[in-house]
Amino acid sequence: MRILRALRRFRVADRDMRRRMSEGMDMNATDVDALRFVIARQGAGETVTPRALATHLGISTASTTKLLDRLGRSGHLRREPHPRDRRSVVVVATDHAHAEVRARLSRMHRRMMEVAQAVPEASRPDVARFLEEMAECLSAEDTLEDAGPLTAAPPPPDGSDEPIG
Amino acid sequence: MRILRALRRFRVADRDMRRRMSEGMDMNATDVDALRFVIARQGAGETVTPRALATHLGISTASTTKLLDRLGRSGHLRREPHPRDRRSVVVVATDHAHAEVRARLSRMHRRMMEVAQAVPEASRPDVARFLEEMAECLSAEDTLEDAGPLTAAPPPPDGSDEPIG
DNA sequence: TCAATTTCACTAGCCAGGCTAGAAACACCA
DNA sequence: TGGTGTTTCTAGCCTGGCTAGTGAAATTGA
Repeated sequence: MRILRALRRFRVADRDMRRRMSEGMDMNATDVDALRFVIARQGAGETVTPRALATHLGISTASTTKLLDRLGRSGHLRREPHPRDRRSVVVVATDHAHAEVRARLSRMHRRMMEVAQAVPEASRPDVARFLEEMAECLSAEDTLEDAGPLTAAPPPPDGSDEPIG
Repeated sequence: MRILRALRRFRVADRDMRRRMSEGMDMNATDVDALRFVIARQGAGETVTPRALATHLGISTASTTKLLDRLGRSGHLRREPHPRDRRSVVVVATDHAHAEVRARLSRMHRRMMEVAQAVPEASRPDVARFLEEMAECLSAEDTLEDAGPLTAAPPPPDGSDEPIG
């Protein structure tokens, strides 16, 4: 099935892109993700707290503190006092961070827009629905937390279903 | 643009799925990826060496040795002598690993197949092409290794382009 | 044929980047 | 006002990467 093969390729490309980016900016993948998150939210006019960042990244707030220290030291992020909650903090991206991320991603985003717009009008709903339903597949609770007994489960089918990769 | 929003959702869902899976199998994400890789290749009738695994995962062979030790100890992978190269090794997944991964992913894969097949015949080439071109976008050398001067680049545009996230 | 080079997995030891536990400051509610 | 929950941060641990270097086997080329 060509569609599933293409999807797999996309996922690999996505992973590689993250790797290249974290390599090229020499910071780790989490920090890059954090930076992109802050910039995106900021662009949407929202503010970002350390807690929100921790939630998005799926790491603890303690780790987030360290992350903010790192990205502060490197001049990408800055802590500012939270306007309403004096316990909290607002995280903002520096101009330098904006510029750097922009330099690396703006062309890519432009191209992605073009690719999306190149999809024939008639197929667009199908493309969107396909992606939404795929996301649904991945979100579904198939990835059961407890896999049950599983002992002496049926032996591997030895072949056939390649799509596991 | 609905398509790009759907794409973003898919990427998030993918990330979350990996997290849940590594959480649920309590091993780290790399180990899960390794397991899936070995099983997929094995399913395709190929053999996997530590080096191939290292390349796929983007880690060093030294780290891969440790990884194989871990997954050996947990009973998921096994080293076997390489038939042709006596320096090397063939990595195989145990029945237990097959069963466990199967239990967690087979339903998901079945659903993904269904979703793919549910795409109207007429739109399929467009869906596939969209994904392929998106993969191309991510692969392209936009993610420049050296971002150039960048000093005092234009200030953040303050708004508009949300898709960075 | 056999010496030099390359490639393989592995060992030893380092360090970044996660984690948990706990503390201080503050918000919020009865 | 007092109690409770929430916020970030500090201190210290541990996993899972890394580099450097080893011995054995494959490969190359004179």
